[in-house]
Amino acid sequence: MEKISLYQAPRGTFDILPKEQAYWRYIEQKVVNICQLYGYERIDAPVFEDSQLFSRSVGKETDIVDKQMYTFKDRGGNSLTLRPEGTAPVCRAYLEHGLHNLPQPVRLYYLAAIFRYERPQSGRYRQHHQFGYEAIGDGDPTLDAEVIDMAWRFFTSLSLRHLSLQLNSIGCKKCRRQYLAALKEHYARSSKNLCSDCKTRLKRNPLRLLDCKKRQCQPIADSAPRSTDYLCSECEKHFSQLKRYLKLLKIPFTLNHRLVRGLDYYTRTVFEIQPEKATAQSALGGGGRYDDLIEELGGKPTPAIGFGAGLERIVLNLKKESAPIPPLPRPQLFIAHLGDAATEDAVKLAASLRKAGIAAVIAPAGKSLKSQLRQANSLGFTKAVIIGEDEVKSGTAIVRDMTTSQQKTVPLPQLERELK
RNA sequence: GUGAGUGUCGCCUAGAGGUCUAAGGCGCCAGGUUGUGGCCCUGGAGAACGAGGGUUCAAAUCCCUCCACUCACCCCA
Repeated sequence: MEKISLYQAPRGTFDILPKEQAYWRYIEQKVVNICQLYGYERIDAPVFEDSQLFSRSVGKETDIVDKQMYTFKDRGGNSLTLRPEGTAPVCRAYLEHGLHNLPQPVRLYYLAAIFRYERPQSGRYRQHHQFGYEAIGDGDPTLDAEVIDMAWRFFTSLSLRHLSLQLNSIGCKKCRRQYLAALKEHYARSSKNLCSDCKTRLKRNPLRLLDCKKRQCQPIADSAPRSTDYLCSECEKHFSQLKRYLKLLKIPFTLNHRLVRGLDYYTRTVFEIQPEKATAQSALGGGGRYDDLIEELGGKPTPAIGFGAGLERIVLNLKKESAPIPPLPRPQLFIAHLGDAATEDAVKLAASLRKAGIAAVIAPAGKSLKSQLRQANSLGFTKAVIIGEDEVKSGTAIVRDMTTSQQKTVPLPQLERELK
């Protein structure tokens, strides 16, 4: 006999088994609550999109576009990509359906699988799940504050502790130019001491120089000019108002001039929420303003801001903090039956109970009563209905309370009332 | 893409050249008198030891290759 090796979930993917589901349902329920609380409405975009949507929006020089996209050609020859992030599809939908005709800003949220081709490790997968939300069509800092407040409230409502909010402003198209020039100049002076990655960053994507973690680059990054010192007067005003609102809301934030975020479309406000003892890939969520993106995708100039969080990392942290998770509801009633006639009655009974809205599970047929009750017990049922030969004859059933071991015989017509 | 570690029944683990036709715990299945669970007891099913190749009289145990998983770097959620 040949033994074929079993299939495994593809690298970087995983199954969410029933015993894990409580975490996911819990988080999703918190997502729905928070979004409802702030007036965000759900949107679901397709899993794949035109490849160019991402290369145009996320940025050619980003890792995501450069090496992490799951791209394929369909039979019609179109290049499609499994979405590597959530914002671009939402913007596409906003434009495609003319959502700019709604009162602005439009507040949308999503809960979606995200795909990135990377080497998996703790808290990092090739298919992972994000929840995110976007407020499109308003550039006012009140919206920045709202989006950050909402993220903060979301995490605290999950009772996750020890989080920090990192905040920065990277300016707009205009003022960033001067900043980048200063940054490049600073780095060029010490270019010989840079790591090889930073040498290419200097040419291709200078902002990213700041989040290099190589020891040799730290002093250079620390002493680098700060984007907040180069903000134009409008960006400066925007940022200081945001900080004012955050103080008003009593949201503790840490200014982090090295926070730049990985995607090219960000402008002005960027922020990230991390566990206190943050490591390289421990960020729970992040976001920022992207005032130019809608226009770059072919719309009218439209300011917007959004946030995204990784569900796997939330689960990871909930486990780490052994947070209490509400259990998922399960049927409490188990129907045991002994003998062919009883089995028939059990099948009918189960159907009529369910019709009345009572969840019930029927025991596997042809097993001893002992075995059936053993199963009821190990599956945690609190109540069992037992039908045997005698009960069939007398048109009754035994109702057994599995926690107290009390039981009584009930005529079938009264059973439903007894169980409610 | 780079580096390190790991790979024995569903899960956890023992085992370090012959005692292994692989052991234990959990879980699963069945039984412990007549139609009744949870504790206990008994029994059972279940792995040719990731795959392939070598060394050896002899390999789960040594060597090589591959694969998978984990962790780290890069970067992000």
